[in-house]
Amino acid sequence: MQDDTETALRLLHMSPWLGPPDSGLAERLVAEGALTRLGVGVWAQAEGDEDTGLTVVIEGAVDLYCQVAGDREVRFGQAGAGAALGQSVRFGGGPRLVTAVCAEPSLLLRVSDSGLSRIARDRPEVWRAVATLVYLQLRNALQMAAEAVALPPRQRLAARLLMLARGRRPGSAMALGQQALAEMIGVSRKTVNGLLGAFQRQGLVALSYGTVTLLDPRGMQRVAERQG
Amino acid sequence: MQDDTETALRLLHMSPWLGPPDSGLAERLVAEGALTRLGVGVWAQAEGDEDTGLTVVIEGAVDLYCQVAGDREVRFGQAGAGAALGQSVRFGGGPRLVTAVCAEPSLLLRVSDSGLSRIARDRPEVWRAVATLVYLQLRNALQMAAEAVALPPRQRLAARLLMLARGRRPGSAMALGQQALAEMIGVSRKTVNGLLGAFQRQGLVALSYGTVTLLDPRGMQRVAERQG
DNA sequence: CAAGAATTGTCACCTAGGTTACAGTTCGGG
DNA sequence: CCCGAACTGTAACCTAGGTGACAATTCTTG
Repeated sequence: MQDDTETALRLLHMSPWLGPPDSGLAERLVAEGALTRLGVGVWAQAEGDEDTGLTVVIEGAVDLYCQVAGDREVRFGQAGAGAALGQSVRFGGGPRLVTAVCAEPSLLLRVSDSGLSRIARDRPEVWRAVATLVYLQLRNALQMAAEAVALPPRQRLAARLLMLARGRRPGSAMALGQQALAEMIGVSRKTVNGLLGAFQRQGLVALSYGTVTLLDPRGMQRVAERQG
Repeated sequence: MQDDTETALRLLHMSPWLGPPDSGLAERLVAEGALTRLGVGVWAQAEGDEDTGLTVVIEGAVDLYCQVAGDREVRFGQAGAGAALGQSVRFGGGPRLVTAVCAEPSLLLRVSDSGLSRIARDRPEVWRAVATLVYLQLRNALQMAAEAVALPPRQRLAARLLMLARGRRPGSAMALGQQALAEMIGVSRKTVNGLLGAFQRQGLVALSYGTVTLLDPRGMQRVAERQG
């Protein structure tokens, strides 16, 4: 537990959205927030109402789902350690923006909206940090949207693997089945299967049961950019 | 000019991200910002560095472009009146997140980062407003990404037309060519042509040279949701 | 008002990828 | 240790949609 706290602080201190490490905001977030360890398949947010707030992935990874076209729910991404879900900023109801489900055993830090408000009482710049954080997420989301409409499957898969691998230790395995990847980039599993096989033969990735490991980011980058 | 100021204030007062109209934040934004009228095809952001900040579309609409896969630039959306581009939150370089080009003659309000900081000196909650704004954009971006990967062309087009029409006066024409729509949803113009023709025959939209008008939002919603 | 640019409607051809299905493999829990 | 669930590899078939091209129309700008 003490260990978890230190892990969380270490990670927050490296987070670009939180400003300089000596600002003390990281400590306040950990103080006001709750650290939780969750197993694979567990909802990262409870269902309650006051559950809006900030959730930071300290260790592990969570699958991200999003509502679309009425009632379908599609898996559109995965957030690894260091990522944060801006469940923040209370709104007039409306369904949850994203649903997060642990894809690996994970350590999460949750700070409720009221916790943020408490921090803001003497550290109003916490909202600036949140704005920055959400802005980073926005960048990612836009990237995904643009790639989805502009890139053909091969480049789309390459670009997505790169995005998923960012923020992870290089060479670490990602818990990603082919079905999951297929849903995320909007192609069939068959196609993903073929493309991953090709990537593997080129030495770009290593595959094993339910996981992908990015071996050669530079090469993958070339694949993502080549119009051929 | 005086008129423009009032238009801007009226619009800001209706903006959900800015909090209650009597907070005075709208007035501060207009005071610190600059109102500009721009013609079709004009870059909405100048190239300078201090140009990061907030840009609010008061009247008209801007096309949104996003960098992808190295150097390609894809048009991925259009922002109408009331939308705001969170060019805010200064970062360590990196290319501009989105490029905005006027699709119609537009009136824009620009507030620089330093302007925001000045406001924040006595109204720190302005950052909370910005966080909320960026969060709204995030919701849209996620929506787009999810639709792009999960919906087949017909529903994708329907969903996108709905999104584009939100925040506009019902029944007003949108400056959107078929080529533009095709790029935004990631299909060929031929396909868009066919689908729009079908929508028109169903009375869902009206078409004319370079514009689309959404006539029946409810019906379009049904199209977007029907899995058939 | 006339030349030119942008937009639309529509061909014919064709292939990348969807669909469905099934067998082999790996994993986790009882 | 074994069974069922989840994952992977692959095949046959097929069609939605991409490509490229062209004429007709509508704006626009000099």
